[in-house]
Amino acid sequence: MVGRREALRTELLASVREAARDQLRAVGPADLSLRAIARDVGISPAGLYRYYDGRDALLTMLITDGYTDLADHLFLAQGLAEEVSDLGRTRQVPEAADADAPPLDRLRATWRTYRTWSLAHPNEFHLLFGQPIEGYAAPLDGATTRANARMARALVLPAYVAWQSGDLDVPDLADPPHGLHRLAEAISEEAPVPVSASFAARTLAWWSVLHGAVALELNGQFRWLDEDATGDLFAATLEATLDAARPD
Amino acid sequence: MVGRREALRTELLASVREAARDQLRAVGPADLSLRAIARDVGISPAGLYRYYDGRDALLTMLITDGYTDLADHLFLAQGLAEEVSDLGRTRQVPEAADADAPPLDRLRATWRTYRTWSLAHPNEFHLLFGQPIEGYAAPLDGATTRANARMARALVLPAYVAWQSGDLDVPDLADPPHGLHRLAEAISEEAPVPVSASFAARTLAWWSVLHGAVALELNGQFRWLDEDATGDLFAATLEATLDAARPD
DNA sequence: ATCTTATGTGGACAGTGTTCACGAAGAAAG
DNA sequence: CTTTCTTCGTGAACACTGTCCACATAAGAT
Repeated sequence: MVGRREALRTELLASVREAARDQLRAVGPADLSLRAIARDVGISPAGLYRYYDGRDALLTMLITDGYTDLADHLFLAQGLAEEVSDLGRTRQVPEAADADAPPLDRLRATWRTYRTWSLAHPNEFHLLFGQPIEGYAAPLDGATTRANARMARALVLPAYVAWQSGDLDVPDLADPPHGLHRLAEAISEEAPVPVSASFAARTLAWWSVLHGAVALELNGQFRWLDEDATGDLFAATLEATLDAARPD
Repeated sequence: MVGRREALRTELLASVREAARDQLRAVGPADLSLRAIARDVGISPAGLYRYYDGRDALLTMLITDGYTDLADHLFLAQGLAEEVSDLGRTRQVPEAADADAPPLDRLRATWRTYRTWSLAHPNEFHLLFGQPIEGYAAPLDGATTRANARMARALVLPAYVAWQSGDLDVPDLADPPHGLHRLAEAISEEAPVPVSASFAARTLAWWSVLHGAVALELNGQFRWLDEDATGDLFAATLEATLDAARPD
Protein backbone atom coordinates (compact mmCIF):
# COMPACT_ATOMS: atom_id res chain seq x y z
CA MET A 1 0.00 0.00 0.00
CA VAL A 2 1.21 3.46 -0.86
CA GLY A 3 0.92 6.03 1.91
CA ARG A 4 -0.53 9.45 1.36
CA ARG A 5 2.87 10.95 2.09
CA GLU A 6 4.69 8.92 -0.50
CA ALA A 7 2.12 9.79 -3.11
CA LEU A 8 2.54 13.48 -2.49
CA ARG A 9 6.29 13.09 -2.70
CA THR A 10 6.35 11.45 -6.12
CA GLU A 11 3.84 14.00 -7.34
CA LEU A 12 5.93 16.91 -6.14
CA LEU A 13 9.06 15.31 -7.58
CA ALA A 14 7.36 15.24 -10.95
CA SER A 15 6.20 18.81 -10.50
CA VAL A 16 9.70 20.04 -9.86
CA ARG A 17 10.97 18.07 -12.81
CA GLU A 18 8.42 19.62 -15.09
CA ALA A 19 9.06 23.10 -13.78
CA ALA A 20 12.78 22.66 -14.33
CA ARG A 21 12.27 21.50 -17.90
CA ASP A 22 9.89 24.38 -18.54
CA GLN A 23 12.40 26.86 -17.28
CA LEU A 24 15.25 25.29 -19.24
CA ARG A 25 13.15 25.71 -22.34
CA ALA A 26 13.14 29.44 -21.69
CA VAL A 27 16.39 30.59 -20.20
CA GLY A 28 19.41 28.43 -20.85
CA PRO A 29 21.33 26.21 -18.47
CA ALA A 30 23.53 28.88 -16.90
CA ASP A 31 20.62 31.04 -15.83
CA LEU A 32 18.55 28.20 -14.47
CA SER A 33 17.28 29.57 -11.19
CA LEU A 34 16.59 27.23 -8.32
CA ARG A 35 14.53 29.85 -6.59
CA ALA A 36 12.37 30.41 -9.66
CA ILE A 37 11.68 26.68 -9.87
CA ALA A 38 10.69 26.69 -6.22
CA ARG A 39 8.36 29.60 -6.91
CA ASP A 40 6.74 27.77 -9.81
CA VAL A 41 6.10 24.71 -7.74
CA GLY A 42 4.85 26.80 -4.85
CA ILE A 43 7.47 25.85 -2.32
CA SER A 44 10.19 27.68 -0.45
CA PRO A 45 13.74 27.56 -1.89
CA ALA A 46 14.98 25.64 1.11
CA GLY A 47 12.20 23.12 0.83
CA LEU A 48 13.40 22.17 -2.62
CA TYR A 49 16.45 20.61 -1.02
CA ARG A 50 14.28 17.83 0.35
CA TYR A 51 13.71 16.70 -3.23
CA TYR A 52 16.79 17.64 -5.18
CA ASP A 53 20.02 18.22 -3.32
CA GLY A 54 20.98 21.55 -4.81
CA ARG A 55 21.47 22.85 -8.31
CA ASP A 56 23.84 20.09 -9.36
CA ALA A 57 21.20 17.46 -8.71
CA LEU A 58 18.73 19.43 -10.82
CA LEU A 59 21.26 19.60 -13.62
CA THR A 60 22.07 15.91 -13.37
CA MET A 61 18.40 15.14 -13.74
CA LEU A 62 17.98 17.52 -16.67
CA ILE A 63 21.03 16.12 -18.45
CA THR A 64 19.82 12.58 -18.01
CA ASP A 65 16.39 13.55 -19.28
CA GLY A 66 17.94 15.32 -22.24
CA TYR A 67 20.04 12.37 -23.32
CA THR A 68 17.17 9.93 -23.05
CA ASP A 69 14.84 12.26 -24.91
CA LEU A 70 17.34 12.70 -27.74
CA ALA A 71 18.03 8.97 -27.81
CA ASP A 72 14.31 8.21 -28.00
CA HIS A 73 13.92 10.52 -30.96
CA LEU A 74 16.91 8.93 -32.68
CA PHE A 75 15.63 5.41 -32.12
CA LEU A 76 12.18 6.33 -33.37
CA ALA A 77 13.64 8.00 -36.44
CA GLN A 78 15.30 4.76 -37.48
CA GLY A 79 12.17 2.75 -36.80
CA LEU A 80 13.21 1.10 -33.56
CA ALA A 81 10.20 1.90 -31.40
CA GLU A 82 10.94 -1.09 -29.21
CA GLU A 83 14.09 0.59 -27.94
CA VAL A 84 12.29 3.49 -26.32
CA SER A 85 10.99 2.65 -22.90
CA ASP A 86 8.60 5.50 -22.25
CA LEU A 87 6.46 6.12 -25.29
CA GLY A 88 3.83 8.80 -25.17
CA ARG A 89 6.01 11.77 -24.54
CA THR A 90 8.09 11.13 -27.62
CA ARG A 91 5.09 10.13 -29.67
CA GLN A 92 5.10 12.78 -32.33
CA VAL A 93 8.52 12.51 -33.96
CA PRO A 94 8.24 14.08 -37.42
CA GLU A 95 9.98 11.50 -39.55
CA ALA A 96 9.75 8.08 -37.97
CA ALA A 97 11.15 5.67 -40.53
CA ASP A 98 9.87 2.22 -41.11
CA ALA A 99 12.06 -0.53 -39.71
CA ASP A 100 12.02 -2.11 -43.16
CA ALA A 101 13.21 0.99 -44.96
CA PRO A 102 16.59 0.85 -46.73
CA PRO A 103 19.44 1.18 -44.21
CA LEU A 104 20.77 4.33 -45.84
CA ASP A 105 17.39 6.01 -45.53
CA ARG A 106 17.18 5.09 -41.88
CA LEU A 107 20.67 6.46 -41.36
CA ARG A 108 19.70 9.68 -43.10
CA ALA A 109 16.55 10.01 -41.00
CA THR A 110 18.54 9.49 -37.82
CA TRP A 111 21.06 12.15 -38.72
CA ARG A 112 18.36 14.62 -39.72
CA THR A 113 16.61 14.00 -36.44
CA TYR A 114 19.82 14.85 -34.57
CA ARG A 115 19.62 18.29 -36.15
CA THR A 116 15.86 18.67 -35.83
CA TRP A 117 15.90 17.83 -32.14
CA SER A 118 18.81 20.17 -31.47
CA LEU A 119 17.21 23.10 -33.25
CA ALA A 120 13.98 22.48 -31.37
CA HIS A 121 15.76 22.21 -28.01
CA PRO A 122 18.72 24.58 -28.18
CA ASN A 123 19.11 24.90 -24.44
CA GLU A 124 19.07 21.17 -23.92
CA PHE A 125 21.66 20.85 -26.66
CA HIS A 126 23.93 23.30 -24.90
CA LEU A 127 23.33 21.58 -21.60
CA LEU A 128 24.29 18.20 -23.06
CA PHE A 129 27.10 19.23 -25.38
CA GLY A 130 28.13 22.67 -24.25
CA GLN A 131 30.60 23.59 -21.64
CA PRO A 132 30.27 21.79 -18.31
CA ILE A 133 28.58 24.07 -15.78
CA GLU A 134 30.95 25.56 -13.20
CA GLY A 135 32.98 22.54 -12.33
CA TYR A 136 30.00 20.25 -12.46
CA ALA A 137 31.19 16.69 -13.01
CA ALA A 138 28.74 13.98 -13.88
CA PRO A 139 29.06 10.93 -11.67
CA LEU A 140 30.85 8.46 -13.92
CA ASP A 141 28.81 5.44 -12.91
CA GLY A 142 25.54 7.27 -12.62
CA ALA A 143 22.43 7.52 -14.70
CA THR A 144 23.89 10.39 -16.68
CA THR A 145 26.63 8.25 -18.15
CA ARG A 146 24.19 5.45 -18.93
CA ALA A 147 21.87 7.82 -20.78
CA ASN A 148 24.82 9.29 -22.63
CA ALA A 149 25.97 5.86 -23.74
CA ARG A 150 22.48 4.96 -24.89
CA MET A 151 22.35 8.11 -27.01
CA ALA A 152 25.73 7.23 -28.53
CA ARG A 153 24.41 3.77 -29.33
CA ALA A 154 21.35 5.23 -31.03
CA LEU A 155 23.72 7.22 -33.20
CA VAL A 156 26.17 4.44 -34.04
CA LEU A 157 23.62 1.71 -34.63
CA PRO A 158 22.17 2.82 -38.00
CA ALA A 159 25.65 3.38 -39.40
CA TYR A 160 26.56 -0.09 -38.27
CA VAL A 161 23.49 -1.57 -39.91
CA ALA A 162 24.20 0.21 -43.18
CA TRP A 163 27.76 -1.01 -43.05
CA GLN A 164 26.72 -4.61 -42.40
CA SER A 165 24.24 -4.55 -45.24
CA GLY A 166 26.91 -3.39 -47.61
CA ASP A 167 25.49 0.05 -48.27
CA LEU A 168 28.46 1.76 -46.70
CA ASP A 169 32.08 0.98 -47.35
CA VAL A 170 34.95 1.97 -45.15
CA PRO A 171 38.46 1.42 -46.49
CA ASP A 172 40.81 -0.20 -44.00
CA LEU A 173 43.46 2.09 -42.70
CA ALA A 174 46.90 0.92 -43.71
CA ASP A 175 48.33 1.44 -40.27
CA PRO A 176 45.53 1.91 -37.74
CA PRO A 177 46.89 3.85 -34.77
CA HIS A 178 47.22 2.03 -31.51
CA GLY A 179 44.49 3.84 -29.61
CA LEU A 180 41.85 3.04 -32.19
CA HIS A 181 42.01 -0.67 -31.48
CA ARG A 182 40.80 -0.12 -27.97
CA LEU A 183 38.09 2.14 -29.36
CA ALA A 184 37.01 -0.66 -31.67
CA GLU A 185 36.90 -3.08 -28.77
CA ALA A 186 34.70 -0.71 -26.81
CA ILE A 187 32.27 -0.37 -29.68
CA SER A 188 32.36 -4.08 -30.42
CA GLU A 189 31.02 -4.81 -26.95
CA GLU A 190 27.82 -3.02 -27.93
CA ALA A 191 27.54 -4.31 -31.46
CA PRO A 192 26.41 -7.80 -32.47
CA VAL A 193 29.49 -8.32 -34.61
CA PRO A 194 32.99 -6.96 -33.87
CA VAL A 195 33.90 -3.84 -35.80
CA SER A 196 37.26 -2.94 -37.18
CA ALA A 197 39.33 -0.07 -35.86
CA SER A 198 38.83 1.69 -39.16
CA PHE A 199 35.07 1.48 -38.94
CA ALA A 200 35.08 2.66 -35.34
CA ALA A 201 37.13 5.70 -36.26
CA ARG A 202 34.94 6.44 -39.24
CA THR A 203 31.82 6.30 -37.12
CA LEU A 204 33.11 8.93 -34.76
CA ALA A 205 34.15 11.01 -37.74
CA TRP A 206 30.56 10.89 -38.99
CA TRP A 207 29.34 11.97 -35.59
CA SER A 208 31.82 14.83 -35.80
CA VAL A 209 30.44 16.13 -39.09
CA LEU A 210 26.93 15.82 -37.81
CA HIS A 211 27.64 17.46 -34.50
CA GLY A 212 29.81 20.20 -35.96
CA ALA A 213 27.22 21.17 -38.55
CA VAL A 214 24.53 21.43 -35.90
CA ALA A 215 26.72 23.20 -33.37
CA LEU A 216 27.94 25.80 -35.84
CA GLU A 217 24.42 26.48 -37.06
CA LEU A 218 23.05 26.68 -33.54
CA ASN A 219 25.82 29.01 -32.50
CA GLY A 220 24.98 31.41 -35.29
CA GLN A 221 28.12 30.90 -37.36
CA PHE A 222 25.89 30.53 -40.41
CA ARG A 223 23.79 33.53 -39.49
CA TRP A 224 24.71 35.35 -42.69
CA LEU A 225 22.85 32.65 -44.59
CA ASP A 226 19.10 32.78 -44.83
CA GLU A 227 16.97 30.26 -43.06
CA ASP A 228 16.38 27.71 -45.78
CA ALA A 229 19.96 27.88 -47.00
CA THR A 230 21.16 26.33 -43.75
CA GLY A 231 18.85 23.42 -44.34
CA ASP A 232 20.20 22.97 -47.85
CA LEU A 233 23.73 23.21 -46.54
CA PHE A 234 23.06 20.55 -43.94
CA ALA A 235 21.56 18.22 -46.54
CA ALA A 236 24.54 18.77 -48.86
CA THR A 237 26.95 18.09 -46.02
CA LEU A 238 25.28 14.80 -45.19
CA GLU A 239 25.17 13.69 -48.81
CA ALA A 240 28.83 14.51 -49.28
CA THR A 241 29.63 12.47 -46.20
CA LEU A 242 27.64 9.53 -47.47
CA ASP A 243 29.09 9.81 -50.97
CA ALA A 244 32.55 9.44 -49.55
CA ALA A 245 31.50 6.07 -48.13
CA ARG A 246 29.60 4.74 -51.15
CA PRO A 247 30.76 1.32 -52.27
CA ASP A 248 31.75 0.87 -55.98
CA MET B 1 51.06 65.42 -26.42
CA VAL B 2 49.36 62.79 -24.30
CA GLY B 3 48.04 63.98 -20.97
CA ARG B 4 48.85 62.24 -17.75
CA ARG B 5 45.21 61.33 -17.36
CA GLU B 6 44.91 59.72 -20.75
CA ALA B 7 48.00 57.63 -20.16
CA LEU B 8 46.60 56.26 -16.93
CA ARG B 9 43.37 55.45 -18.68
CA THR B 10 44.88 53.35 -21.44
CA GLU B 11 47.05 51.62 -18.88
CA LEU B 12 44.10 50.73 -16.71
CA LEU B 13 42.13 49.63 -19.75
CA ALA B 14 44.90 47.19 -20.54
CA SER B 15 45.02 46.08 -16.93
CA VAL B 16 41.34 45.26 -16.91
CA ARG B 17 41.70 43.44 -20.20
CA GLU B 18 44.51 41.32 -18.88
CA ALA B 19 42.69 40.58 -15.63
CA ALA B 20 39.62 39.51 -17.58
CA ARG B 21 41.64 37.18 -19.79
CA ASP B 22 43.40 35.75 -16.76
CA GLN B 23 40.12 35.05 -15.07
CA LEU B 24 38.60 33.55 -18.20
CA ARG B 25 41.54 31.16 -18.33
CA ALA B 26 40.48 29.90 -14.92
CA VAL B 27 36.75 29.88 -14.52
CA GLY B 28 34.71 29.72 -17.69
CA PRO B 29 32.59 32.41 -19.31
CA ALA B 30 29.44 31.93 -17.25
CA ASP B 31 31.24 32.43 -13.94
CA LEU B 32 33.22 35.41 -15.06
CA SER B 33 32.87 37.78 -12.13
CA LEU B 34 32.94 41.49 -12.73
CA ARG B 35 33.65 42.12 -9.08
CA ALA B 36 36.59 39.74 -9.06
CA ILE B 37 38.10 41.54 -12.02
CA ALA B 38 37.68 44.83 -10.21
CA ARG B 39 39.39 43.32 -7.18
CA ASP B 40 42.31 42.13 -9.28
CA VAL B 41 42.80 45.54 -10.82
CA GLY B 42 42.43 47.21 -7.45
CA ILE B 43 39.34 49.22 -8.20
CA SER B 44 35.80 49.29 -6.90
CA PRO B 45 33.14 47.38 -8.85
CA ALA B 46 31.35 50.58 -9.71
CA GLY B 47 34.54 52.18 -10.94
CA LEU B 48 34.90 49.49 -13.54
CA TYR B 49 31.89 50.94 -15.33
CA ARG B 50 33.98 53.96 -16.35
CA TYR B 51 36.04 51.61 -18.52
CA TYR B 52 33.74 48.83 -19.60
CA ASP B 53 30.01 49.38 -19.56
CA GLY B 54 28.96 46.27 -17.70
CA ARG B 55 29.51 42.58 -18.19
CA ASP B 56 28.36 42.53 -21.79
CA ALA B 57 31.09 44.94 -22.79
CA LEU B 58 33.66 42.76 -21.07
CA LEU B 59 32.35 39.75 -22.95
CA THR B 60 32.34 41.59 -26.26
CA MET B 61 35.97 42.47 -25.72
CA LEU B 62 36.88 38.91 -24.73
CA ILE B 63 35.08 37.44 -27.71
CA THR B 64 36.80 39.81 -30.09
CA ASP B 65 40.16 39.01 -28.54
CA GLY B 66 39.44 35.31 -28.77
CA TYR B 67 38.56 35.39 -32.46
CA THR B 68 41.62 37.43 -33.38
CA ASP B 69 43.90 35.23 -31.30
CA LEU B 70 42.56 32.10 -32.94
CA ALA B 71 42.77 33.71 -36.38
CA ASP B 72 46.37 34.73 -35.74
CA HIS B 73 47.29 31.19 -34.84
CA LEU B 74 45.55 29.85 -37.92
CA PHE B 75 47.29 32.33 -40.21
CA LEU B 76 50.67 31.56 -38.68
CA ALA B 77 50.08 27.84 -39.01
CA GLN B 78 49.65 28.20 -42.76
CA GLY B 79 52.69 30.42 -43.03
CA LEU B 80 50.94 33.74 -43.53
CA ALA B 81 52.71 35.83 -40.92
CA GLU B 82 51.91 38.99 -42.83
CA GLU B 83 48.24 38.56 -42.06
CA VAL B 84 48.63 38.89 -38.31
CA SER B 85 48.76 42.47 -37.19
CA ASP B 86 50.08 42.16 -33.69
CA LEU B 87 52.97 39.72 -33.63
CA GLY B 88 54.73 39.07 -30.37
CA ARG B 89 51.87 37.69 -28.39
CA THR B 90 51.22 34.95 -30.89
CA ARG B 91 54.89 34.35 -31.46
CA GLN B 92 55.26 30.77 -30.30
CA VAL B 93 52.80 28.82 -32.39
CA PRO B 94 53.94 25.19 -32.32
CA GLU B 95 53.70 24.27 -35.96
CA ALA B 96 54.11 27.32 -38.15
CA ALA B 97 54.30 26.03 -41.69
CA ASP B 98 56.44 27.52 -44.37
CA ALA B 99 54.57 29.57 -46.93
CA ASP B 100 56.21 27.42 -49.62
CA ALA B 101 55.09 24.14 -48.14
CA PRO B 102 52.69 22.01 -50.20
CA PRO B 103 49.13 23.34 -49.95
CA LEU B 104 47.81 20.16 -48.43
CA ASP B 105 50.38 20.31 -45.65
CA ARG B 106 49.47 23.89 -44.92
CA LEU B 107 45.82 22.91 -44.81
CA ARG B 108 46.61 20.07 -42.43
CA ALA B 109 48.64 22.36 -40.19
CA THR B 110 45.80 24.87 -40.08
CA TRP B 111 43.26 22.26 -39.10
CA ARG B 112 45.53 20.79 -36.45
CA THR B 113 46.06 24.25 -35.03
CA TYR B 114 42.31 24.71 -34.73
CA ARG B 115 42.30 21.74 -32.37
CA THR B 116 45.50 22.65 -30.56
CA TRP B 117 44.33 26.17 -29.84
CA SER B 118 40.93 24.96 -28.65
CA LEU B 119 42.38 22.36 -26.31
CA ALA B 120 44.77 24.96 -24.92
CA HIS B 121 42.00 27.54 -24.46
CA PRO B 122 38.86 25.59 -23.60
CA ASN B 123 37.06 28.49 -21.98
CA GLU B 124 37.75 30.77 -24.91
CA PHE B 125 36.45 28.05 -27.20
CA HIS B 126 33.23 27.85 -25.25
CA LEU B 127 32.95 31.60 -25.19
CA LEU B 128 33.34 31.82 -28.96
CA PHE B 129 31.40 28.75 -30.02
CA GLY B 130 29.31 27.79 -27.03
CA GLN B 131 25.91 29.00 -26.14
CA PRO B 132 25.38 32.75 -26.22
CA ILE B 133 25.53 34.15 -22.69
CA GLU B 134 22.11 35.05 -21.27
CA GLY B 135 20.61 36.82 -24.22
CA TYR B 136 23.86 38.47 -25.13
CA ALA B 137 23.79 39.48 -28.79
CA ALA B 138 26.92 40.64 -30.53
CA PRO B 139 26.48 43.93 -32.35
CA LEU B 140 26.23 42.86 -35.97
CA ASP B 141 28.37 45.64 -37.38
CA GLY B 142 30.81 45.70 -34.52
CA ALA B 143 34.33 44.51 -34.00
CA THR B 144 33.11 41.11 -32.89
CA THR B 145 31.63 40.31 -36.25
CA ARG B 146 34.73 41.57 -38.05
CA ALA B 147 36.99 39.37 -35.94
CA ASN B 148 34.66 36.45 -36.50
CA ALA B 149 34.76 36.93 -40.25
CA ARG B 150 38.55 37.17 -40.21
CA MET B 151 38.74 33.86 -38.36
CA ALA B 152 36.42 32.27 -40.91
CA ARG B 153 38.66 33.58 -43.66
CA ALA B 154 41.73 32.09 -42.00
CA LEU B 155 39.92 28.77 -42.04
CA VAL B 156 38.62 28.89 -45.59
CA LEU B 157 41.75 30.28 -47.21
CA PRO B 158 44.04 27.21 -47.09
CA ALA B 159 41.26 24.99 -48.43
CA TYR B 160 40.79 27.46 -51.26
CA VAL B 161 44.51 27.44 -52.02
CA ALA B 162 44.64 23.66 -52.08
CA TRP B 163 41.63 23.60 -54.34
CA GLN B 164 43.10 26.13 -56.75
CA SER B 165 46.38 24.26 -56.95
CA GLY B 166 44.56 21.07 -57.87
CA ASP B 167 45.35 19.15 -54.69
CA LEU B 168 41.71 19.01 -53.71
CA ASP B 169 38.85 18.04 -55.92
CA VAL B 170 35.22 18.78 -55.25
CA PRO B 171 32.63 17.14 -57.49
CA ASP B 172 29.97 19.53 -58.71
CA LEU B 173 26.59 18.94 -57.23
CA ALA B 174 24.10 17.92 -59.85
CA ASP B 175 21.42 20.23 -58.57
CA PRO B 176 22.93 22.74 -56.17
CA PRO B 177 20.19 24.00 -53.87
CA HIS B 178 19.09 27.56 -54.19
CA GLY B 179 20.52 28.89 -50.94
CA LEU B 180 24.01 27.69 -51.70
CA HIS B 181 24.44 30.07 -54.59
CA ARG B 182 24.16 33.03 -52.29
CA LEU B 183 26.63 31.33 -49.97
CA ALA B 184 29.05 30.99 -52.87
CA GLU B 185 28.63 34.65 -53.71
CA ALA B 186 29.41 35.62 -50.14
CA ILE B 187 32.58 33.55 -50.11
CA SER B 188 33.57 34.74 -53.55
CA GLU B 189 33.71 38.31 -52.31
CA GLU B 190 36.56 37.30 -50.03
CA ALA B 191 38.37 35.02 -52.44
CA PRO B 192 40.51 36.15 -55.39
CA VAL B 193 38.61 33.92 -57.78
CA PRO B 194 34.89 33.11 -57.61
CA VAL B 195 34.08 29.76 -56.09
CA SER B 196 31.32 27.41 -57.08
CA ALA B 197 28.35 26.67 -54.89
CA SER B 198 29.59 23.13 -54.53
CA PHE B 199 32.96 24.26 -53.25
CA ALA B 200 31.40 26.70 -50.84
CA ALA B 201 29.21 24.01 -49.36
CA ARG B 202 32.11 21.61 -49.13
CA THR B 203 34.22 24.15 -47.29
CA LEU B 204 31.61 24.56 -44.60
CA ALA B 205 31.29 20.79 -44.41
CA TRP B 206 35.02 20.59 -43.70
CA TRP B 207 34.67 23.19 -41.01
CA SER B 208 31.87 21.09 -39.57
CA VAL B 209 34.03 17.96 -39.27
CA LEU B 210 36.81 19.97 -37.76
CA HIS B 211 34.60 21.80 -35.32
CA GLY B 212 32.59 18.75 -34.38
CA ALA B 213 35.65 16.65 -33.65
CA VAL B 214 37.08 19.35 -31.41
CA ALA B 215 33.79 20.14 -29.70
CA LEU B 216 33.01 16.51 -28.93
CA GLU B 217 36.49 15.91 -27.57
CA LEU B 218 36.42 19.07 -25.49
CA ASN B 219 33.02 18.21 -24.13
CA GLY B 220 34.26 14.88 -22.90
CA GLN B 221 32.28 12.70 -25.29
CA PHE B 222 35.49 10.78 -26.00
CA ARG B 223 36.41 10.55 -22.35
CA TRP B 224 36.35 6.76 -22.41
CA LEU B 225 39.30 6.87 -24.79
CA ASP B 226 42.76 7.41 -23.44
CA GLU B 227 44.63 10.62 -24.06
CA ASP B 228 46.70 9.68 -27.11
CA ALA B 229 43.83 7.81 -28.71
CA THR B 230 41.89 11.05 -29.17
CA GLY B 231 44.86 12.48 -31.03
CA ASP B 232 44.99 9.45 -33.28
CA LEU B 233 41.28 9.66 -33.82
CA PHE B 234 41.50 13.30 -34.82
CA ALA B 235 44.30 12.58 -37.27
CA ALA B 236 42.33 9.71 -38.78
CA THR B 237 39.27 11.92 -39.11
CA LEU B 238 41.20 14.58 -40.97
CA GLU B 239 42.84 12.10 -43.30
CA ALA B 240 39.51 10.50 -44.08
CA THR B 241 38.13 13.93 -44.89
CA LEU B 242 41.03 14.72 -47.17
CA ASP B 243 40.92 11.30 -48.83
CA ALA B 244 37.35 11.95 -49.83
CA ALA B 245 38.53 15.01 -51.75
CA ARG B 246 41.62 13.53 -53.37
CA PRO B 247 41.74 13.98 -57.13
CA ASP B 248 42.32 10.87 -59.29
C1' DA C 1 -0.97 8.64 23.31
C1' DT C 2 3.85 8.78 22.50
C1' DC C 3 7.84 8.65 19.67
C1' DT C 4 10.19 9.05 15.34
C1' DT C 5 10.84 10.60 10.95
C1' DA C 6 9.93 13.30 6.99
C1' DT C 7 8.48 17.85 5.31
C1' DG C 8 8.38 22.71 5.02
C1' DT C 9 9.54 27.50 6.62
C1' DG C 10 11.84 31.97 7.57
C1' DG C 11 16.07 33.91 8.37
C1' DA C 12 20.71 34.41 7.56
C1' DC C 13 25.22 34.47 4.85
C1' DA C 14 28.14 35.30 1.06
C1' DG C 15 28.08 36.07 -3.27
C1' DT C 16 26.52 38.49 -7.93
C1' DG C 17 25.52 42.76 -11.61
C1' DT C 18 23.98 47.33 -11.70
C1' DT C 19 22.66 52.15 -10.38
C1' DC C 20 23.13 56.45 -7.99
C1' DA C 21 24.58 60.54 -5.32
C1' DC C 22 28.66 62.43 -3.90
C1' DG C 23 33.51 63.83 -3.18
C1' DA C 24 38.23 64.26 -5.09
C1' DA C 25 41.48 65.18 -8.58
C1' DG C 26 43.09 66.61 -13.23
C1' DA C 27 42.47 69.91 -17.22
C1' DA C 28 41.22 74.16 -19.10
C1' DA C 29 39.84 79.02 -19.06
C1' DG C 30 39.60 83.55 -16.84
C1' DC D 1 46.42 82.11 -9.08
C1' DT D 2 41.50 81.24 -9.22
C1' DT D 3 37.53 79.53 -11.01
C1' DT D 4 34.94 76.27 -13.86
C1' DC D 5 34.28 71.89 -16.00
C1' DT D 6 34.91 67.18 -16.78
C1' DT D 7 36.57 62.78 -15.66
C1' DC D 8 37.45 59.36 -12.12
C1' DG D 9 36.54 56.62 -8.20
C1' DT D 10 33.92 55.44 -4.06
C1' DG D 11 30.49 53.55 -0.72
C1' DA D 12 25.98 52.47 -0.16
C1' DA D 13 21.97 50.48 -1.81
C1' DC D 14 18.85 47.21 -4.55
C1' DA D 15 17.39 42.99 -6.31
C1' DC D 16 18.90 38.99 -7.22
C1' DT D 17 21.37 34.13 -6.61
C1' DG D 18 22.60 29.16 -4.12
C1' DT D 19 23.15 27.15 0.26
C1' DC D 20 22.71 26.18 5.18
C1' DC D 21 20.51 25.96 9.78
C1' DA D 22 17.36 26.03 13.73
C1' DC D 23 12.76 25.41 14.26
C1' DA D 24 7.88 24.15 13.87
C1' DT D 25 4.49 21.06 11.85
C1' DA D 26 2.72 17.24 10.12
C1' DA D 27 2.41 12.01 9.03
C1' DG D 28 3.47 7.28 10.19
C1' DA D 29 4.67 3.72 13.52
C1' DT D 30 4.81 1.74 18.10
